[in-house]
Amino acid sequence: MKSFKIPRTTVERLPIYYRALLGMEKREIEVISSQALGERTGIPSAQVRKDLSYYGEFGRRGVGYEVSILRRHLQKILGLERDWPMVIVGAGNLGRALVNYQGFLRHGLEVRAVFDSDPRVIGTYIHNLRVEGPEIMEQRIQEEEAHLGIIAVPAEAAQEVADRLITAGIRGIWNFSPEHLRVPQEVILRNEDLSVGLMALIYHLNYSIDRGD
Amino acid sequence: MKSFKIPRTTVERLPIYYRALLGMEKREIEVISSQALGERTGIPSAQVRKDLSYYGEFGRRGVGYEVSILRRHLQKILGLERDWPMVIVGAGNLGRALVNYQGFLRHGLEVRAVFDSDPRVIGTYIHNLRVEGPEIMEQRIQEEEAHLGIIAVPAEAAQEVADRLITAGIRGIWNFSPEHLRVPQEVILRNEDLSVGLMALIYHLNYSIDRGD
DNA sequence: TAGATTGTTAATCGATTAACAATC
DNA sequence: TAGATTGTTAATCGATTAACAATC
Repeated sequence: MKSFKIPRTTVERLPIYYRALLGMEKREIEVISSQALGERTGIPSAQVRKDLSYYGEFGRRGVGYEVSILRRHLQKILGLERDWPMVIVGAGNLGRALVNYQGFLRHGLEVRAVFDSDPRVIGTYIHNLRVEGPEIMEQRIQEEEAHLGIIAVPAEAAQEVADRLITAGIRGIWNFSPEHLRVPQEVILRNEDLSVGLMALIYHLNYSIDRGD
Repeated sequence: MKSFKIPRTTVERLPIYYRALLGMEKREIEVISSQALGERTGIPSAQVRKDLSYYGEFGRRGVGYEVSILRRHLQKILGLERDWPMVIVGAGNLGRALVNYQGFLRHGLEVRAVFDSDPRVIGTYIHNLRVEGPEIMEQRIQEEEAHLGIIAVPAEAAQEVADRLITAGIRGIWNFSPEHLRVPQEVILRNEDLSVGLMALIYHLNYSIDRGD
């Protein structure tokens, strides 16, 4: 099961299937075809089958996939059976929004600590979490056994924050700053600079409007 | 200039170059090679040259690219010379964060209206913007001549919001909900469900830790 | 002229899609 | 058995990378 090379595009689609299946489970749909799952997610059915086939044979020919079984397989494949304690650095607008982000709790993910360097922000509460000062970051990361760090600080501070997170034991970084971070190869880095997404959208919008359609 | 087919991956990288160039301009770097721009962005130099070549010849052989000239070209290519008035639907944590998102203003982008259906939220202020009720969405979109709508509502409400935005004249949708939206083909849709990103990160983190590296 | 770096071609690599035998 | 749908192969399509002639 899964030791040969899996396309990174496939990995990006697994969460989409997983979410769709959670929704179907809630609505008590028991069996679903690759075609129907594809329609619900906007992914062609051949792609759905191929993606799943990298991890095993989860369906029954002539029938389809049993929703709850497939959902549990994906939960395991995605690593969502473990807890993933997280810390957030930066309690600005975005950092605060992420602390309370419903998408986390729904998947059993929890923010355990939030740090900020601004003395006016330290000591305030977000939800029921106290914003802490940067000097205790290392200690708190170890206490919480956090492996995952979210960077929501300005570009200028991002590399230094990344370095400190990694030294403190963080293994995966979700980087919302626009800075290109240098990290050791064993650290998993994901960039989520929102303005990149917006600019790409505007690019398409601009040409669409120019074309007059 | 640009009528044949440009890879979508290229379009995703243009904002990254643009941001990097803005930073260099600020630091008064005048000329940059594809190699140096690549190092600053984590993109191979051959890729940088190829991406730019789809839009014209912006460099000088043996010399490199003049930072301010290339930056202006990218600004135009990305459509950032126009104003793009935006509206946000959903004044929850994420919606509020996006209203104040520094990444917008820095690129001349402005949120002109925010809507929410919760009567306890309507009338409150985010920054200096009053949260308005959904019944005046259509009118306000037309007043502001907004072409771009941001959806930051729960999954259940997302499709209905999208339909109303489109009817009111919105041409591009930035969808932060996990819902797969059905939109007419002339509408530009970009999905930015953050939990997808997080789950993909956890997938890699999980296997990285299993491998013990 | 010598050294540097672009713009572009061609080769390589990777992902998607179509099609169908297997099988429920 | 007839109809449906998977899992997988092979063909197609698209993106990246290497290499180098053009040229500053």
